[in-house]
Amino acid sequence: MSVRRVIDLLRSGEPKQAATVKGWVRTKRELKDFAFLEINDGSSLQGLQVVLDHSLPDYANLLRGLTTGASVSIEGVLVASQGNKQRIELQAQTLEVWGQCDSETYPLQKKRHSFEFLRTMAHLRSRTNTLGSVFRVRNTCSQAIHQFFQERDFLWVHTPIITGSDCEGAGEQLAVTHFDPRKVPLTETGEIDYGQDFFGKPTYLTVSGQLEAEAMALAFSNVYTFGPTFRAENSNTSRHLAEFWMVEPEMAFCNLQGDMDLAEAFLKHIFKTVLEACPEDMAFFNLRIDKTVLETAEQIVTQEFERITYGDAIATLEKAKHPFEYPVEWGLDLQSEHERYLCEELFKKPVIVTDYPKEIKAFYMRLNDDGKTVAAMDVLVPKLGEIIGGAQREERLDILEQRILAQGLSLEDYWWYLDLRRYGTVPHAGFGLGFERLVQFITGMANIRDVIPFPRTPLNAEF
RNA sequence: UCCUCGGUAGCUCAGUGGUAGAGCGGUCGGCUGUUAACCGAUUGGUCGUAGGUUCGAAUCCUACCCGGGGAGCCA
Repeated sequence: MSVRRVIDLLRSGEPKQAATVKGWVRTKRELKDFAFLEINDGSSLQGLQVVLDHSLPDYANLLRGLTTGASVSIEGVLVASQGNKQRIELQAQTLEVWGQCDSETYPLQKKRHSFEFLRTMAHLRSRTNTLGSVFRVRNTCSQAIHQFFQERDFLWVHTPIITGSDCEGAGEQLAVTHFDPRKVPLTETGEIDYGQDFFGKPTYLTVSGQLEAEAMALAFSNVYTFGPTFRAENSNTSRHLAEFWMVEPEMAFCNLQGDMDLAEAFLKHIFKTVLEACPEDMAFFNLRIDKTVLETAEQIVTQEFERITYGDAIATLEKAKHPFEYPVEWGLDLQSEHERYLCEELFKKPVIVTDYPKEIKAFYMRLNDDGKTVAAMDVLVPKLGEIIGGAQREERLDILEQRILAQGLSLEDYWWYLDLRRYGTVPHAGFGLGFERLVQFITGMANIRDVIPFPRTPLNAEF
Protein backbone atom coordinates (compact mmCIF):
# COMPACT_ATOMS: atom_id res chain seq x y z
CA MET A 1 0.00 0.00 0.00
CA SER A 2 1.57 3.24 -1.12
CA VAL A 3 2.02 6.22 1.18
CA ARG A 4 0.83 9.31 -0.64
CA ARG A 5 0.90 13.00 0.06
CA VAL A 6 -2.46 14.66 0.63
CA ILE A 7 -2.07 16.90 -2.42
CA ASP A 8 -1.50 13.87 -4.61
CA LEU A 9 -4.60 12.13 -3.26
CA LEU A 10 -6.75 15.23 -3.71
CA ARG A 11 -5.58 15.70 -7.28
CA SER A 12 -5.38 12.21 -8.65
CA GLY A 13 -6.77 9.76 -6.11
CA GLU A 14 -9.57 7.59 -7.48
CA PRO A 15 -12.30 5.60 -5.70
CA LYS A 16 -11.44 2.02 -4.70
CA GLN A 17 -7.70 2.76 -4.57
CA ALA A 18 -5.96 1.68 -1.39
CA ALA A 19 -3.93 4.46 0.19
CA THR A 20 -1.96 5.34 3.30
CA VAL A 21 -1.76 8.93 4.44
CA LYS A 22 0.50 10.37 7.17
CA GLY A 23 -0.03 13.76 8.69
CA TRP A 24 -1.53 15.78 11.52
CA VAL A 25 -5.14 16.00 12.63
CA ARG A 26 -6.61 19.44 11.97
CA THR A 27 -10.18 18.80 13.10
CA LYS A 28 -12.39 15.98 14.24
CA ARG A 29 -16.16 16.07 13.81
CA GLU A 30 -17.93 13.32 15.69
CA LEU A 31 -21.42 12.11 14.91
CA LYS A 32 -23.34 9.30 16.51
CA ASP A 33 -22.02 6.34 14.56
CA PHE A 34 -18.97 7.70 12.79
CA ALA A 35 -16.54 10.58 12.72
CA PHE A 36 -14.72 12.77 10.23
CA LEU A 37 -11.08 13.71 10.49
CA GLU A 38 -9.28 16.30 8.45
CA ILE A 39 -5.66 15.31 7.91
CA ASN A 40 -3.07 17.84 6.74
CA ASP A 41 0.50 16.97 5.82
CA GLY A 42 1.62 20.42 4.65
CA SER A 43 1.45 19.54 0.97
CA SER A 44 -1.67 21.61 0.39
CA LEU A 45 -4.04 24.02 2.05
CA GLN A 46 -6.91 21.58 1.85
CA GLY A 47 -6.66 18.49 3.98
CA LEU A 48 -7.83 14.99 3.29
CA GLN A 49 -11.16 14.04 4.85
CA VAL A 50 -11.00 10.66 6.56
CA VAL A 51 -14.11 8.76 7.59
CA LEU A 52 -13.98 6.59 10.71
CA ASP A 53 -16.80 4.14 11.14
CA HIS A 54 -17.76 2.96 14.62
CA SER A 55 -17.18 -0.63 13.47
CA LEU A 56 -13.41 0.02 13.62
CA PRO A 57 -11.78 -1.96 16.45
CA ASP A 58 -11.58 -0.05 19.74
CA TYR A 59 -13.45 2.88 18.15
CA ALA A 60 -14.20 4.85 21.30
CA ASN A 61 -10.60 4.80 22.53
CA LEU A 62 -9.30 5.58 19.09
CA LEU A 63 -11.42 8.72 18.85
CA ARG A 64 -10.17 9.98 22.21
CA GLY A 65 -6.58 9.94 20.93
CA LEU A 66 -7.42 11.75 17.69
CA THR A 67 -7.19 15.29 18.95
CA THR A 68 -6.28 18.39 16.98
CA GLY A 69 -2.52 18.32 16.40
CA ALA A 70 -2.00 14.57 16.85
CA SER A 71 0.19 12.87 14.23
CA VAL A 72 -1.30 9.84 12.54
CA SER A 73 -0.81 7.20 9.90
CA ILE A 74 -4.05 6.00 8.32
CA GLU A 75 -4.56 3.12 5.91
CA GLY A 76 -7.79 2.81 4.03
CA VAL A 77 -9.62 2.91 0.74
CA LEU A 78 -10.44 6.04 -1.23
CA VAL A 79 -14.12 6.66 -1.88
CA ALA A 80 -16.04 9.39 -3.66
CA SER A 81 -17.19 11.88 -1.05
CA GLN A 82 -20.86 12.38 -0.34
CA GLY A 83 -20.11 15.88 0.86
CA ASN A 84 -19.70 18.74 -1.58
CA LYS A 85 -16.50 20.26 -0.18
CA GLN A 86 -14.19 17.52 -1.44
CA ARG A 87 -14.09 15.17 -4.39
CA ILE A 88 -12.48 12.25 -2.62
CA GLU A 89 -12.06 10.99 0.94
CA LEU A 90 -10.41 8.10 2.74
CA GLN A 91 -12.47 5.38 4.43
CA ALA A 92 -10.16 4.34 7.26
CA GLN A 93 -9.31 0.71 7.88
CA THR A 94 -6.36 0.86 10.24
CA LEU A 95 -5.11 3.85 12.10
CA GLU A 96 -2.03 4.57 14.15
CA VAL A 97 -1.37 7.59 16.35
CA TRP A 98 2.34 8.42 16.26
CA GLY A 99 2.29 11.33 18.64
CA GLN A 100 -0.59 12.33 20.85
CA CYS A 101 -1.44 15.96 21.34
CA ASP A 102 -2.95 17.06 24.63
CA SER A 103 -5.97 19.16 23.73
CA GLU A 104 -5.98 20.78 27.18
CA THR A 105 -2.60 22.40 26.55
CA TYR A 106 -2.12 22.47 22.74
CA PRO A 107 -2.41 26.16 21.91
CA LEU A 108 -3.72 25.94 18.34
CA GLN A 109 -7.50 25.88 18.15
CA LYS A 110 -9.60 25.04 15.15
CA LYS A 111 -10.64 28.68 14.95
CA ARG A 112 -8.68 31.65 13.78
CA HIS A 113 -5.85 33.07 15.86
CA SER A 114 -4.29 36.51 15.71
CA PHE A 115 -0.89 36.67 14.05
CA GLU A 116 0.50 38.33 17.19
CA PHE A 117 -0.44 35.27 19.21
CA LEU A 118 0.94 32.87 16.61
CA ARG A 119 4.28 34.71 16.64
CA THR A 120 4.75 33.60 20.23
CA MET A 121 4.78 30.01 18.97
CA ALA A 122 6.82 30.09 15.78
CA HIS A 123 7.55 26.39 16.23
CA LEU A 124 3.85 25.47 15.86
CA ARG A 125 2.33 28.20 13.73
CA SER A 126 3.34 26.62 10.42
CA ARG A 127 0.57 24.10 11.08
CA THR A 128 -2.04 26.80 10.54
CA ASN A 129 -3.73 27.46 7.21
CA THR A 130 -2.29 30.92 6.65
CA LEU A 131 1.31 30.23 7.62
CA GLY A 132 1.18 26.98 5.69
CA SER A 133 0.13 28.83 2.55
CA VAL A 134 2.74 31.53 3.16
CA PHE A 135 5.60 29.08 3.35
CA ARG A 136 4.47 27.12 0.32
CA VAL A 137 4.35 30.37 -1.68
CA ARG A 138 7.71 31.36 -0.23
CA ASN A 139 9.16 28.09 -1.49
CA THR A 140 7.70 28.65 -4.95
CA CYS A 141 9.18 32.16 -5.00
CA SER A 142 12.64 30.75 -4.21
CA GLN A 143 12.32 28.19 -6.94
CA ALA A 144 11.09 30.81 -9.43
CA ILE A 145 14.03 33.09 -8.63
CA HIS A 146 16.57 30.39 -9.36
CA GLN A 147 14.68 29.32 -12.46
CA PHE A 148 14.58 32.89 -13.80
CA PHE A 149 18.32 33.41 -13.47
CA GLN A 150 19.43 29.92 -14.41
CA GLU A 151 17.40 30.09 -17.64
CA ARG A 152 19.31 33.28 -18.45
CA ASP A 153 22.73 31.74 -17.69
CA PHE A 154 23.32 33.74 -14.52
CA LEU A 155 25.77 32.11 -12.11
CA TRP A 156 24.52 31.71 -8.54
CA VAL A 157 27.42 32.92 -6.42
CA HIS A 158 27.77 32.51 -2.67
CA THR A 159 29.04 35.71 -1.17
CA PRO A 160 30.34 35.69 2.41
CA ILE A 161 28.08 35.99 5.41
CA ILE A 162 30.93 37.10 7.65
CA THR A 163 32.67 40.15 6.25
CA GLY A 164 35.77 42.06 7.24
CA SER A 165 34.46 45.18 5.63
CA ASP A 166 32.57 47.43 8.03
CA CYS A 167 31.61 49.84 5.29
CA GLU A 168 29.37 48.13 2.80
CA GLY A 169 27.31 51.25 2.82
CA ALA A 170 23.97 49.90 3.97
CA GLY A 171 23.26 50.39 7.61
CA GLU A 172 24.37 49.17 11.03
CA GLN A 173 26.16 45.86 11.18
CA LEU A 174 26.07 43.10 13.77
CA ALA A 175 29.54 42.38 15.08
CA VAL A 176 31.01 38.88 14.91
CA THR A 177 33.54 38.14 17.62
CA HIS A 178 35.03 35.20 19.42
CA PHE A 179 36.13 37.29 22.38
CA ASP A 180 34.92 36.40 25.85
CA PRO A 181 32.88 39.55 26.56
CA ARG A 182 34.15 39.57 30.16
CA LYS A 183 37.80 39.53 29.08
CA VAL A 184 38.19 41.56 25.92
CA PRO A 185 41.94 42.13 25.31
CA LEU A 186 43.09 45.73 25.07
CA THR A 187 46.09 47.28 23.37
CA GLU A 188 48.61 49.44 25.26
CA THR A 189 46.55 52.50 24.36
CA GLY A 190 43.33 51.00 25.73
CA GLU A 191 41.71 50.16 22.42
CA ILE A 192 40.13 46.77 21.79
CA ASP A 193 42.87 44.53 20.37
CA TYR A 194 41.09 42.94 17.43
CA GLY A 195 44.40 41.41 16.35
CA GLN A 196 43.70 38.74 18.95
CA ASP A 197 40.16 38.03 17.75
CA PHE A 198 39.30 35.03 15.56
CA PHE A 199 39.88 36.75 12.24
CA GLY A 200 42.57 39.13 13.50
CA LYS A 201 40.41 42.14 12.67
CA PRO A 202 36.87 43.39 13.37
CA THR A 203 34.28 41.32 11.52
CA TYR A 204 30.56 41.65 10.94
CA LEU A 205 27.57 39.89 9.47
CA THR A 206 27.04 41.03 5.91
CA VAL A 207 24.52 43.75 5.10
CA SER A 208 24.81 43.11 1.38
CA GLY A 209 26.64 40.82 -0.98
CA GLN A 210 26.73 43.47 -3.64
CA LEU A 211 30.39 44.42 -3.60
CA GLU A 212 31.45 40.79 -3.80
CA ALA A 213 28.80 40.12 -6.46
CA GLU A 214 30.33 42.91 -8.54
CA ALA A 215 33.70 41.16 -8.30
CA MET A 216 32.13 37.91 -9.49
CA ALA A 217 30.21 39.64 -12.29
CA LEU A 218 33.52 40.97 -13.58
CA ALA A 219 34.55 37.36 -14.12
CA PHE A 220 31.31 35.62 -15.07
CA SER A 221 29.39 38.51 -16.70
CA ASN A 222 26.03 37.66 -15.13
CA VAL A 223 25.69 36.47 -11.53
CA TYR A 224 23.22 36.59 -8.67
CA THR A 225 23.29 36.07 -4.94
CA PHE A 226 20.44 34.70 -2.90
CA GLY A 227 21.20 34.47 0.78
CA PRO A 228 20.74 35.83 4.27
CA THR A 229 21.55 39.42 5.15
CA PHE A 230 21.71 41.16 8.50
CA ARG A 231 20.96 44.66 9.70
CA ALA A 232 21.33 45.88 13.27
CA GLU A 233 19.04 48.86 12.74
CA ASN A 234 16.58 49.33 15.57
CA SER A 235 13.73 49.23 13.12
CA ASN A 236 10.36 48.28 14.56
CA THR A 237 8.08 48.17 11.57
CA SER A 238 6.02 45.67 9.63
CA ARG A 239 8.57 45.81 6.79
CA HIS A 240 11.93 45.27 8.53
CA LEU A 241 13.81 42.27 9.86
CA ALA A 242 17.24 42.04 11.45
CA GLU A 243 17.84 38.87 9.42
CA PHE A 244 16.36 38.68 5.97
CA TRP A 245 17.05 37.11 2.60
CA MET A 246 18.16 39.16 -0.33
CA VAL A 247 18.47 38.51 -4.05
CA GLU A 248 21.15 40.54 -5.83
CA PRO A 249 21.78 40.08 -9.53
CA GLU A 250 24.79 41.83 -11.03
CA MET A 251 25.43 42.14 -14.77
CA ALA A 252 28.57 43.18 -16.58
CA PHE A 253 28.19 45.11 -19.83
CA CYS A 254 24.83 46.40 -18.63
CA ASN A 255 23.42 49.88 -18.10
CA LEU A 256 20.49 51.23 -16.09
CA GLN A 257 18.04 50.47 -18.89
CA GLY A 258 19.03 46.81 -18.91
CA ASP A 259 18.86 46.77 -15.12
CA MET A 260 15.28 48.06 -15.14
CA ASP A 261 14.27 45.62 -17.87
CA LEU A 262 15.67 42.74 -15.86
CA ALA A 263 13.94 43.85 -12.65
CA GLU A 264 10.58 44.08 -14.40
CA ALA A 265 10.93 40.73 -16.17
CA PHE A 266 12.08 39.21 -12.89
CA LEU A 267 9.01 40.29 -10.92
CA LYS A 268 6.70 39.26 -13.76
CA HIS A 269 8.25 35.80 -13.86
CA ILE A 270 7.91 35.24 -10.12
CA PHE A 271 4.27 36.35 -10.01
CA LYS A 272 3.41 34.26 -13.05
CA THR A 273 5.05 31.20 -11.52
CA VAL A 274 3.26 31.62 -8.19
CA LEU A 275 -0.12 32.10 -9.88
CA GLU A 276 0.41 28.90 -11.83
CA ALA A 277 1.93 26.79 -9.06
CA CYS A 278 -0.05 27.94 -6.01
CA PRO A 279 -3.60 28.76 -7.16
CA GLU A 280 -5.19 27.32 -4.03
CA ASP A 281 -2.95 29.28 -1.67
CA MET A 282 -3.37 32.48 -3.67
CA ALA A 283 -7.16 32.08 -3.65
CA PHE A 284 -6.96 31.69 0.12
CA PHE A 285 -4.96 34.92 0.52
CA ASN A 286 -7.40 36.72 -1.72
CA LEU A 287 -10.31 35.49 0.38
CA ARG A 288 -8.92 35.80 3.92
CA ILE A 289 -5.92 38.15 3.90
CA ASP A 290 -6.21 40.80 1.20
CA LYS A 291 -8.99 40.92 -1.39
CA THR A 292 -6.71 42.55 -3.95
CA VAL A 293 -3.81 40.09 -4.19
CA LEU A 294 -5.07 38.22 -7.24
CA GLU A 295 -5.91 41.40 -9.09
CA THR A 296 -2.52 42.85 -8.16
CA ALA A 297 -0.70 39.73 -9.30
CA GLU A 298 -2.50 39.75 -12.65
CA GLN A 299 -1.56 43.41 -13.11
CA ILE A 300 2.09 42.72 -12.37
CA VAL A 301 2.18 39.96 -14.95
CA THR A 302 0.32 41.78 -17.71
CA GLN A 303 0.99 45.51 -17.34
CA GLU A 304 4.10 47.50 -18.10
CA PHE A 305 5.62 49.16 -15.05
CA GLU A 306 5.55 52.94 -15.01
CA ARG A 307 8.99 54.52 -15.39
CA ILE A 308 9.67 58.04 -14.23
CA THR A 309 12.76 60.04 -13.32
CA TYR A 310 13.19 61.41 -9.83
CA GLY A 311 13.02 64.93 -11.28
CA ASP A 312 9.70 64.25 -12.99
CA ALA A 313 8.41 62.53 -9.87
CA ILE A 314 9.21 65.62 -7.78
CA ALA A 315 7.51 67.87 -10.33
CA THR A 316 4.46 65.61 -10.33
CA LEU A 317 4.27 65.55 -6.55
CA GLU A 318 4.61 69.32 -6.36
CA LYS A 319 1.56 69.65 -8.60
CA ALA A 320 -0.47 66.97 -6.81
CA LYS A 321 -3.59 68.10 -4.99
CA HIS A 322 -2.75 65.75 -2.16
CA PRO A 323 -1.73 66.94 1.30
CA PHE A 324 1.72 65.64 2.27
CA GLU A 325 3.18 65.71 5.74
CA TYR A 326 6.74 65.94 4.48
CA PRO A 327 8.01 68.57 2.04
CA VAL A 328 8.51 67.82 -1.64
CA GLU A 329 11.60 69.47 -3.03
CA TRP A 330 14.34 68.52 -5.49
CA GLY A 331 17.19 67.10 -3.44
CA LEU A 332 15.07 65.58 -0.69
CA ASP A 333 14.42 61.86 -0.62
CA LEU A 334 10.96 60.56 -1.36
CA GLN A 335 9.05 59.71 1.82
CA SER A 336 6.77 56.71 2.25
CA GLU A 337 3.73 58.88 1.67
CA HIS A 338 5.17 60.15 -1.63
CA GLU A 339 6.01 56.67 -2.84
CA ARG A 340 2.56 55.45 -1.93
CA TYR A 341 0.89 58.34 -3.71
CA LEU A 342 2.83 57.58 -6.89
CA CYS A 343 2.00 53.89 -7.11
CA GLU A 344 -1.31 53.68 -5.26
CA GLU A 345 -3.12 56.79 -6.42
CA LEU A 346 -1.43 58.25 -9.48
CA PHE A 347 -0.29 55.24 -11.51
CA LYS A 348 -1.99 52.42 -9.60
CA LYS A 349 0.79 49.98 -10.45
CA PRO A 350 4.50 49.45 -9.82
CA VAL A 351 6.62 52.49 -10.55
CA ILE A 352 10.34 52.59 -11.30
CA VAL A 353 11.88 55.88 -10.20
CA THR A 354 15.29 56.62 -11.67
CA ASP A 355 18.12 59.16 -11.57
CA TYR A 356 18.12 60.33 -7.96
CA PRO A 357 20.32 63.18 -6.70
CA LYS A 358 23.78 61.85 -5.96
CA GLU A 359 23.74 63.22 -2.40
CA ILE A 360 20.98 60.88 -1.24
CA LYS A 361 22.33 57.71 -2.86
CA ALA A 362 25.31 55.41 -2.28
CA PHE A 363 28.81 56.21 -3.54
CA TYR A 364 28.95 53.26 -5.94
CA MET A 365 26.08 54.45 -8.12
CA ARG A 366 27.19 55.78 -11.49
CA LEU A 367 27.30 59.55 -11.86
CA ASN A 368 25.16 60.83 -14.73
CA ASP A 369 26.43 63.32 -17.28
CA ASP A 370 24.53 66.15 -15.57
CA GLY A 371 26.91 65.75 -12.61
CA LYS A 372 23.95 66.03 -10.20
CA THR A 373 22.17 62.70 -10.42
CA VAL A 374 23.15 59.04 -10.37
CA ALA A 375 21.94 56.10 -12.45
CA ALA A 376 19.87 54.62 -9.62
CA MET A 377 16.48 52.99 -9.77
CA ASP A 378 13.94 52.05 -7.11
CA VAL A 379 10.99 49.80 -7.90
CA LEU A 380 8.04 50.96 -5.80
CA VAL A 381 4.94 48.86 -5.30
CA PRO A 382 1.57 49.62 -3.69
CA LYS A 383 1.40 49.27 0.13
CA LEU A 384 5.02 48.23 0.63
CA GLY A 385 6.94 50.99 -1.10
CA GLU A 386 10.47 50.10 -2.18
CA ILE A 387 10.80 46.42 -3.04
CA ILE A 388 13.86 46.70 -5.29
CA GLY A 389 16.75 49.14 -5.19
CA GLY A 390 19.37 49.08 -7.89
CA ALA A 391 21.81 51.06 -9.97
CA GLN A 392 24.32 51.12 -12.72
CA ARG A 393 27.64 51.04 -10.88
CA GLU A 394 30.37 53.62 -11.22
CA GLU A 395 32.99 51.88 -13.37
CA ARG A 396 35.35 54.90 -13.75
CA LEU A 397 38.16 54.74 -11.21
CA ASP A 398 38.73 58.49 -10.82
CA ILE A 399 35.07 59.33 -10.36
CA LEU A 400 34.51 56.43 -7.95
CA GLU A 401 37.45 57.62 -5.84
CA GLN A 402 36.01 61.14 -5.74
CA ARG A 403 32.62 59.82 -4.69
CA ILE A 404 34.09 57.68 -1.91
CA LEU A 405 36.02 60.65 -0.55
CA ALA A 406 33.03 62.98 -0.92
CA GLN A 407 31.01 60.73 1.36
CA GLY A 408 33.71 60.79 4.01
CA LEU A 409 34.88 57.24 3.38
CA SER A 410 38.47 56.09 3.00
CA LEU A 411 39.98 54.68 -0.19
CA GLU A 412 42.02 52.08 1.73
CA ASP A 413 38.87 50.37 2.97
CA TYR A 414 37.80 49.81 -0.66
CA TRP A 415 41.15 48.76 -2.08
CA TRP A 416 39.90 45.56 -3.68
CA TYR A 417 36.66 47.17 -4.88
CA LEU A 418 38.74 49.88 -6.59
CA ASP A 419 40.99 47.18 -8.10
CA LEU A 420 37.97 46.03 -10.09
CA ARG A 421 38.09 49.45 -11.82
CA ARG A 422 41.87 49.29 -12.28
CA TYR A 423 41.88 45.91 -14.00
CA GLY A 424 39.45 45.37 -16.85
CA THR A 425 36.60 47.56 -15.68
CA VAL A 426 33.30 47.46 -17.57
CA PRO A 427 29.94 49.18 -17.25
CA HIS A 428 27.81 47.03 -14.98
CA ALA A 429 24.56 47.19 -13.09
CA GLY A 430 22.52 45.26 -10.57
CA PHE A 431 19.82 45.45 -7.98
CA GLY A 432 18.78 44.09 -4.61
CA LEU A 433 15.41 42.60 -3.79
CA GLY A 434 14.25 42.02 -0.23
CA PHE A 435 12.94 38.48 -0.46
CA GLU A 436 10.50 38.73 2.45
CA ARG A 437 9.07 41.95 1.03
CA LEU A 438 8.45 40.09 -2.19
CA VAL A 439 6.60 37.33 -0.32
CA GLN A 440 4.67 39.99 1.58
CA PHE A 441 3.71 41.72 -1.63
CA ILE A 442 2.55 38.51 -3.31
CA THR A 443 0.59 37.13 -0.34
CA GLY A 444 -0.79 40.40 1.01
CA MET A 445 0.49 39.57 4.49
CA ALA A 446 0.57 42.78 6.51
CA ASN A 447 3.58 42.00 8.71
CA ILE A 448 6.96 40.81 7.47
CA ARG A 449 7.37 38.70 10.61
CA ASP A 450 4.70 36.39 9.24
CA VAL A 451 6.42 35.54 5.97
CA ILE A 452 9.67 34.13 7.43
CA PRO A 453 9.47 31.01 9.61
CA PHE A 454 11.55 32.28 12.52
CA PRO A 455 11.75 36.07 12.40
CA ARG A 456 14.68 37.99 13.89
CA THR A 457 13.79 41.47 15.07
CA PRO A 458 15.11 43.68 17.89
CA LEU A 459 14.63 41.79 21.19
CA ASN A 460 13.31 38.69 19.44
CA ALA A 461 15.42 35.57 18.83
CA GLU A 462 13.51 33.00 20.87
CA PHE A 463 13.32 30.25 18.29
C1' U B 1 14.79 55.66 18.16
C1' C B 2 10.12 58.87 17.96
C1' C B 3 4.57 59.25 17.96
C1' U B 4 0.26 56.54 19.17
C1' C B 5 -2.96 52.62 20.94
C1' G B 6 -2.99 48.48 23.95
C1' G B 7 -1.72 44.27 27.96
C1' U B 8 -8.26 41.15 32.07
C1' A B 9 -9.79 33.09 31.45
C1' G B 10 -6.07 28.84 26.64
C1' C B 11 -7.83 32.63 22.46
C1' U B 12 -10.70 37.31 21.01
C1' C B 13 -12.54 40.99 23.97
C1' A B 14 -16.29 43.82 27.48
C1' G B 15 -15.83 45.87 32.29
C1' U B 16 -13.28 53.38 33.65
C1' G B 17 -13.50 53.68 41.99
C1' G B 18 -17.67 49.29 45.36
C1' U B 19 -18.85 40.82 44.89
C1' A B 20 -14.31 39.28 37.95
C1' G B 21 -17.91 38.91 32.73
C1' A B 22 -19.23 37.18 27.44
C1' G B 23 -18.23 34.52 22.99
C1' C B 24 -14.93 30.95 21.24
C1' G B 25 -11.67 26.84 22.79
C1' G B 26 -11.21 22.56 26.23
C1' U B 27 -14.12 18.70 28.90
C1' C B 28 -18.75 15.73 29.37
C1' G B 29 -23.44 14.36 27.14
C1' G B 30 -26.72 14.41 22.70
C1' C B 31 -27.13 14.25 17.34
C1' U B 32 -30.05 12.57 10.51
C1' G B 33 -22.76 12.73 6.05
C1' U B 34 -20.16 16.55 8.90
C1' U B 35 -16.68 20.23 6.89
C1' A B 36 -15.64 27.66 10.99
C1' A B 37 -20.66 21.25 12.08
C1' C B 38 -24.88 21.71 15.30
C1' C B 39 -27.74 21.39 20.42
C1' G B 40 -27.20 21.15 25.94
C1' A B 41 -24.22 21.30 30.30
C1' U B 42 -19.59 22.35 32.42
C1' U B 43 -14.55 24.04 33.24
C1' G B 44 -11.64 28.14 33.47
C1' G B 45 -8.47 34.39 36.58
C1' U B 46 -1.77 36.68 40.94
C1' C B 47 -6.66 41.80 35.75
C1' G B 48 1.70 42.77 32.29
C1' U B 49 5.45 43.96 36.62
C1' A B 50 6.79 47.11 40.80
C1' G B 51 5.53 51.11 43.69
C1' G B 52 1.84 54.95 45.10
C1' U B 53 -3.24 57.46 46.11
C1' U B 54 -7.79 55.63 48.57
C1' C B 55 -11.96 52.95 53.71
C1' G B 56 -11.77 50.27 49.01
C1' A B 57 -8.01 49.86 42.61
C1' A B 58 -8.76 45.71 36.73
C1' U B 59 -10.40 50.94 36.96
C1' C B 60 -6.73 56.86 39.26
C1' C B 61 -1.06 58.29 39.45
C1' U B 62 4.42 57.07 38.57
C1' A B 63 8.21 53.98 36.62
C1' C B 64 9.49 49.82 33.95
C1' C B 65 8.57 45.47 30.65
C1' C B 66 6.06 43.54 26.42
C1' G B 67 2.85 43.80 21.97
C1' G B 68 0.07 46.34 17.71
C1' G B 69 -0.22 50.49 14.22
C1' G B 70 2.36 54.76 12.10
C1' A B 71 7.17 57.38 11.21
C1' G B 72 12.47 57.47 10.49
C1' C B 73 16.39 54.20 8.54
C1' C B 74 16.15 50.81 4.60
C1' A B 75 15.40 45.80 1.39
